[in-house]
Amino acid sequence: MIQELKESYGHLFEQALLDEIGRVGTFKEVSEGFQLMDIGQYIKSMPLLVSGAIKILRDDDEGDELLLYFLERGDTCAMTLTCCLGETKSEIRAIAETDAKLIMVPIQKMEEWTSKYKSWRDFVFKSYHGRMMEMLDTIDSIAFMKMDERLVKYLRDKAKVSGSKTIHTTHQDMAYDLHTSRVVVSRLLKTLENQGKVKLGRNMIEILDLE
Amino acid sequence: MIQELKESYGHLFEQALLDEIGRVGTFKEVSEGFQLMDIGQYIKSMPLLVSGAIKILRDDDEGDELLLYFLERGDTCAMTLTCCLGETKSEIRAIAETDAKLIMVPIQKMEEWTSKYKSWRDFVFKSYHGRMMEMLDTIDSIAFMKMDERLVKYLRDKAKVSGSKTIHTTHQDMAYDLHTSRVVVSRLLKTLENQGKVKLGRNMIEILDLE
DNA sequence: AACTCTGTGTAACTTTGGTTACGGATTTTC
DNA sequence: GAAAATCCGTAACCAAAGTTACACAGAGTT
Repeated sequence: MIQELKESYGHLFEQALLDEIGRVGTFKEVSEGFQLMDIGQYIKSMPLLVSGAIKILRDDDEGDELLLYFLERGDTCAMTLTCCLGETKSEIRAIAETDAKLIMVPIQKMEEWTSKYKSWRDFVFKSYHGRMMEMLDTIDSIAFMKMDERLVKYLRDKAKVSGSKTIHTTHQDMAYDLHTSRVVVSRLLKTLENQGKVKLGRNMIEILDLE
Repeated sequence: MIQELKESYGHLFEQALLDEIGRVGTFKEVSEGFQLMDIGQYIKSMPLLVSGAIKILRDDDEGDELLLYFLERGDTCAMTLTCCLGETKSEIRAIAETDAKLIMVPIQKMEEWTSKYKSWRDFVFKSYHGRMMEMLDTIDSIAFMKMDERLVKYLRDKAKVSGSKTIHTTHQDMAYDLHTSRVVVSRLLKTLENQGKVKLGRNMIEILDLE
């Protein structure tokens, strides 16, 4: 664990903090599709993402759902951060997008480290800022972009976090993430294929050229 | 200024911090419609809202715009907070929704106070959390709600921050905030009037019953 | 091979909301 | 008080995307 910690967070945290994380943190390995957090669930520990990607979703009470953003290596869940003050429940759902490795830190340490380590404070603020920007980006997408553009952005993001030009998923699952219907996704994908931008297969989309 | 500061923030901050704010902060009074912050502008000081309301808008490059949320007494701009690390430009636009009083604090103090005062840290974290929740709320609105519901929510929010059942604005301005067209707003408002939920006038909407 | 299940392609239709256009009402300006 | 500007109501039309329905293909099961 120390090894992984250093690789992902060594440049961010001072040695004393790295040591503390090593002492109190627990290592966790999850496979693709694992649900790390559900809406309404209480948060007892804070994840530091070491490898892989996590997708963060928003659901409403009628089963509607929407992808907010992906977390990648070096990221943490900003929602968790607020839970040191006030025993808040989670407002989001988190699913492992790929196999992932995390270090879980008990939230009791949060308050302590925030006053003790400047590097931790900076990290927390930077996380907030980053997530804030992701949220703005999401708002831009759903408010200003049409579905075809959103789909292209989605494909690009998904390719980026998986590190592959070939995406393995179904049209239905994409429809859930984009909060639209399967038919619409199939329709728009077919258009992209006719434009030579992607190649479609069963459970598979190969990105050829999304400029 | 000390008086106003105590009223709005006295229960949050310890005396020493209140004193410091009193020393380095400057008092600012703006009238309705005043633009406090534009996109791309650099941020030199941090506002603590003492009275009135501020509306926070997102614009894209094509002149599209969307209301994100309102700030009220005791709130601060979470976007500003991140600017102590990295000289970031503003990603949002802020307009005084009503006449408002603010205390402006130079951002250099941010870092200092964050390590010095626990109450300040808590305030900053709580602000982040609050704004995060507002953003989620905005996302819920534009992703899951239809325009008629969004309009009703908008009217309610606007009535709340102004503290009046009568809203003074034009259909066009509402259309900007909701990122739709004037015709659509007029159409939906007329429906609400026919349902006996509002009463319409020139530059005026009186809320009768939005349940 | 026959059957089932899941994923995809496509057509037809509906709904929501965006656009254009124009007329009337009220307010502001000169 | 005439002219100009602003605001609102409404109709007609259009485009995007959501819905329903069904056919077919491939993968897995028996």
